[in-house]
Amino acid sequence: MPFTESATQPAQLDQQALIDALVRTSFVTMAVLTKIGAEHDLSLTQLRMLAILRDRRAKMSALADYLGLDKSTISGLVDRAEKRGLLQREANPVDGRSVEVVLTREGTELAARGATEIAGSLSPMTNTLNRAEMHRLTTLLERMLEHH
Amino acid sequence: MPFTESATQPAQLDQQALIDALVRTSFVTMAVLTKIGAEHDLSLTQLRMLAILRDRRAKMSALADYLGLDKSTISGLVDRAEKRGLLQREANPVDGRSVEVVLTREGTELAARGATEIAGSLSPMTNTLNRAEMHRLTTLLERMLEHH
DNA sequence: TATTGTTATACTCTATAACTATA
DNA sequence: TATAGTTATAGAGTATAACAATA
Repeated sequence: MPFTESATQPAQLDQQALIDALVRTSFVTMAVLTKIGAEHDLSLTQLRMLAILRDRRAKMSALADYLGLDKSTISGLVDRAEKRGLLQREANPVDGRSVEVVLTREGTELAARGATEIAGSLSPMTNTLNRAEMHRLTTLLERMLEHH
Repeated sequence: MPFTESATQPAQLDQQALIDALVRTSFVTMAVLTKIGAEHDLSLTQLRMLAILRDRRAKMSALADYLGLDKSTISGLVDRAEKRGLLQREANPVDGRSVEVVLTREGTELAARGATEIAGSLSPMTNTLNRAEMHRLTTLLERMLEHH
């Protein structure tokens, strides 16, 4: 499924091949994340939200920014996760309009388990490379991410 | 947002770093695809479906396999895309149960435009690498994809 | 007035279960 | 009986618009 295929200039062939590899890799990776999420009744978005909240409490508006979603969407996501006991809304004593979201113990545990399982599911792929190759690949990806 | 972070054995640090880079790269890539899809009122799934059908006609069941979705989901996706004039259902003369899906001219054009735009949107990222680096990165990604 | 969230609404995506038609 | 699709249904994810409360 060559998602992309259009540029056929001499110098652009390498770039085109890279983009195809990038897109295919991304679909494989997202499929792994989606599957692990599903095993815990979490959508990809819920999984991302837990990952964000693992490091820090966040305001509703900050979650909307991080996830690139409308604030009304966040209300629904947080509603459902809160109903499951994965997180809690907390009032901000300084600003009465603001609502902060914090993981519960259960949410923290689930996020940790998810992270472990993701690493486990991707490792068969990453382990096809030796350490030097892993290093090179990581460096190249990070270089690209910086310039994004 | 370190999606993954759990293994801290000496040899696993490189792998962990790679997995993080892989996941972050995937989210960036999927965000680009989602955005370009949205600009054409296409969900990521619809965009993938068009990409698949760009190369070949496909049975409903084949689409379900490619996309990893239930056949009932495919019925809905095809319904909506057909209503928009992007594709058509066609009867299979050999097997009366089977339904084949083919892009219309409009669907083909949209798929081509999408591919071009995806390449254009990802190129600022990929262009931060020189040709040799692109080559190396592509090779490493493809190596991993083979073993998936 | 501007900002932060919630709610009402509508549509897409998704799966499960029950169904129809064909093999 | 088994297979290929469709339909009915239900729930999650999403955005827009209107709203309430606070600043």
